[in-house]
Amino acid sequence: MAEDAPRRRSTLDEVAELAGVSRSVASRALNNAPHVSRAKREAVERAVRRLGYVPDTTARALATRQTGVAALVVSGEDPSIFADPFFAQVIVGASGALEEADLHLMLCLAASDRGRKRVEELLRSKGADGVMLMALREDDPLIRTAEEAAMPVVFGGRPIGPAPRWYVDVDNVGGAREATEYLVSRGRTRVAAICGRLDTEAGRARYRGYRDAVLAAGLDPFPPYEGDFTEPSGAAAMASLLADRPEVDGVFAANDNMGAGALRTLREAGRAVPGDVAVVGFDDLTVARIADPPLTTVRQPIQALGREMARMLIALVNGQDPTPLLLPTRLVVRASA
Amino acid sequence: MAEDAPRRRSTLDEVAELAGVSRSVASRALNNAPHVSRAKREAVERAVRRLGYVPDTTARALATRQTGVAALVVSGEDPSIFADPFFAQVIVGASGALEEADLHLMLCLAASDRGRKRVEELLRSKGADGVMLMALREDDPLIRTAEEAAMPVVFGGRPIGPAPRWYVDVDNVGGAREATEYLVSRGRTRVAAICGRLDTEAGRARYRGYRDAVLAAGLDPFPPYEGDFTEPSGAAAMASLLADRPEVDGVFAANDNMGAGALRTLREAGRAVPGDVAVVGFDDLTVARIADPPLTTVRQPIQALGREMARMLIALVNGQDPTPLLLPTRLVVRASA
DNA sequence: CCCGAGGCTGGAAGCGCTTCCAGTACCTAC
DNA sequence: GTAGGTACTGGAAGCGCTTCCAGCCTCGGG
Repeated sequence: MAEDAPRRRSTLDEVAELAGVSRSVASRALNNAPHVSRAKREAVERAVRRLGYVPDTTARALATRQTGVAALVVSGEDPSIFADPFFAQVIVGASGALEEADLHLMLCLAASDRGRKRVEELLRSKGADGVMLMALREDDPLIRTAEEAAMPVVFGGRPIGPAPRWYVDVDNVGGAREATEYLVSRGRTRVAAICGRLDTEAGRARYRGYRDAVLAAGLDPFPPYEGDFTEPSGAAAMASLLADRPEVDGVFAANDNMGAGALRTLREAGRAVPGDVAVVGFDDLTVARIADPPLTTVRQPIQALGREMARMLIALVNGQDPTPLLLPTRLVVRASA
Repeated sequence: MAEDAPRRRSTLDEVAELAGVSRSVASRALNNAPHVSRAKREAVERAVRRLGYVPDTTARALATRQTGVAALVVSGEDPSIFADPFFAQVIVGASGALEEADLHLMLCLAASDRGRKRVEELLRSKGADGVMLMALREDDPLIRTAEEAAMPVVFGGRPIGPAPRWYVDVDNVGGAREATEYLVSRGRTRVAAICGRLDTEAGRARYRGYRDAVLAAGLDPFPPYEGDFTEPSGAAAMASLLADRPEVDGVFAANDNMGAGALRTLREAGRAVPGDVAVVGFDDLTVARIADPPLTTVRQPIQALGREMARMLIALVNGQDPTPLLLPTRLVVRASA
């Protein structure tokens, strides 16, 4: 490699020698552990400064059996799932919490076969101290792998099936119910749902919440119009919805992207929003505010989701046994409903 | 920790013993290096399967002096910069390329002081094989740190000041010029720029491109109306622009977020787009398509940016000396101009 | 004045893997 | 029958750090 400075990195031995102490003492001083006299501690500090010494992460990891790394795995069948700004928010939250515990964040997009295989290896190779798992689909092979992992695993959003031992999730059912109730309370009587992928728990739970609310109001639920959480899929779902049931006057979209897509289709179809059709989204990401009209939506605390996942993982790494968390949602009313 | 299986992970020694070979042979077999007879190679493979052996990443890293990790550092003064979907696309691109080289991606948000300090440590602690640096501002302390790093560094987007040795950038000047020329070619004569932060090279370069084009057309450039690449900042910049120079009939926004913000302000001010004011953005992210009207914009190949950064880094790690790259942009015409 | 209790100290044994090198065994060519 | 390969093999020395532990010194109390 085109390196210029052939300057070798200094080692703890050199620090110890320069400070006139043994390596053990130098090590203890560095980690400010007890059993080091004030004088030697200072001598070591001086030597560290003079040499510009920085401990070798790898060597330390080998000796302590701790990598100082937490992995965030985003599953899905296609890397573009990660383009959803949702994940960026999760990362901001997680990153902050990990920073406090001095852990680094490793990001794994387990979208390709290759990617999934590498995650599997990671989970078994002690390459991280723990893992956060997100966006798992039904029968995702990672679920099994996680059970056999050599490290703690926290789920972000429950997968379909039996709830894992440690997870942080959002109250999807409650949020969807609230959104739908709101539509009903504004006099809408033909309320449909554009739901997310039904092979994800979030997709199902939000449809369930919608359905509960519609039934509770004594109305007839629409069948699910399924999208994949992207804007075009929302537009397409809205189009078939409009074709099947032109009388629709309210739409609950399972996320803002699809809500924005629905808005676009409605605009193109000449339907006024909220005049003819009221629309509610889910997430409260930037797109909800940018949409025209701005989208009434269910805000979920996405950064908090990331933060709590990280905190839960940290607790596990520290040998504690935290309890699963369900984060609340809140309806944010804007112009679209 | 609440672990159930006290099953210790098996080591290479155990594999070797079970296979009836020495540890050296087992190691060679594992890495399919030469000098292992067919018979022993198979014996080792069998033992690996029986034990469910997976090599310890850390130990391997210590022995080989390679971590198998590439870091992506996103600078900025506030973690929310990462919320820009731009970075998600970079990550998708980089992740794919790293996957091919079997490197893991470590993501560092160097936004807080703490975060920056950790990045500095990372760069000096041999915690990764190389680093990709993005979103540096003027006089960002990371620039210096990078120069002294113990590993290869690739810049994503040049920082302000002398160009680094290895970088991948997008032709910001050319893209901005093309956008502005397009506005002029549509008959706009009072064309302004809502520019990004002028303490970033991208912000400056795009303003430069705008200015060049306006001057070349024999028109008067507007002073920069500065935003910070977010939607609200674009809306605010548009508002002051409108207040200062109500005669404006064309706007080049330095990214789509700000373009969307401008659109919102114009709508609220009752100006028709593109009738009264034409708007062009930059990036071509989802928001450009969602905006109303859909935003004419300069598409930059963001995933390719990530991919090429990763490839360049891989080349460096492999001891090659790649050359910097400038990626082209392309105008995408939609309804807003 | 002696003894035990602390407080420090540094030698040494790892952590689990790679890799150099000195062999050993077995052939082929002379 | 011997020299000189070729093809493996495994012992041993690391990689740079943490940590156990036996030993030393010092000091106060009896």
